[in-house]
Amino acid sequence: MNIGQAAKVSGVNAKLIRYYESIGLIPEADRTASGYRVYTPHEVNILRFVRRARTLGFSIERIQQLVGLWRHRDRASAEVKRIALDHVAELEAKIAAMRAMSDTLQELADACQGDHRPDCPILRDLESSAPRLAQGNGRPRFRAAAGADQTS
Amino acid sequence: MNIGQAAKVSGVNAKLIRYYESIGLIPEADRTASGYRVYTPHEVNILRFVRRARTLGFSIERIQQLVGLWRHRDRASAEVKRIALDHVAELEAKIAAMRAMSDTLQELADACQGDHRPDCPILRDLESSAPRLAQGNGRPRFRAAAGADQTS
DNA sequence: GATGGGCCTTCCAGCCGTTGGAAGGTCAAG
DNA sequence: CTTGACCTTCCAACGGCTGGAAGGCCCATC
Repeated sequence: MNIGQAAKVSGVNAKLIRYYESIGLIPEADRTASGYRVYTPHEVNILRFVRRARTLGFSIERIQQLVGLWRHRDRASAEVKRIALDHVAELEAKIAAMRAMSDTLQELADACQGDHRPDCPILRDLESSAPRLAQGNGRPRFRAAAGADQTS
Repeated sequence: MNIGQAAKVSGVNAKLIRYYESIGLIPEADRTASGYRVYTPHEVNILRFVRRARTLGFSIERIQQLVGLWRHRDRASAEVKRIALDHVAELEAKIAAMRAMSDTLQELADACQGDHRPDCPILRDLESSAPRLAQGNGRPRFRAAAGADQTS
């Protein structure tokens, strides 16, 4: 099975497979005499594992840990659970930050006429140099992304 | 006012100010004879505007549009509102995707004993090549982010 | 006037997880 | 033998920064 086939059945792009190999997320594939990568069903399973984990938003680093635990039959499920819950916590933090952004913006948009006239609460909020309600440094209602990362 | 001062009062890192200038988000600052950038209160206001917009999660590209509208006194608030609501829609899409991830993982973690034993529903889910039912209640689980983007 | 420290300048590289493209080798069918 | 679909490697870009190196400027103090 060459990389194109493996990509098709695993759902992981051939380019991405090569990338995953290059960063050491998956082991180096065997090669044919002419240098083509060769994949076994077992390796395809690893690819599927990685894909599913990415779908759940795990970082590459955490997936590496998960793959490691997966391979060892005598792992403790507590370790897996901890990684999962760490990830859940990160997701929740990002969700909360984005929720705050979205709500603030929705409020501002609700207050905006959205017509041909220039007056706009959204721009007024953005240009405000001093902290006002729902914003900035002083005594915030919901602080959009207080101390948190951007959406990335 | 040099870049360090402008950074302090605007809340935008000096490095970031230079970066914003380099990508054309803010106009090129005037220079002293010796090449130092010089900032006026007006330019500081632009920086604050940008900072607030980033806090609300707007992309640089959209901030460029917003700054443009902000500068033109005869803009239509409808345009600003549209940009804001487009952004809200993106935020909501990302939130929904992450909500699905988080819920799925939380369910799996709930079903995981988290002890010294190796058995782990989380790993079972990850290794499953085909979508399966949620552990425990036999109802279909939320496929995390089906068809949706990653969190990026 | 020399020295020191803190500011400023530019440029280059890296983070994350991909994705795209160029330039070339390989393989199987017609 | 040619075509075209695959494969290979390497390099660059996306967004939005952040860090560091190497060097210039400015001001205060000795």
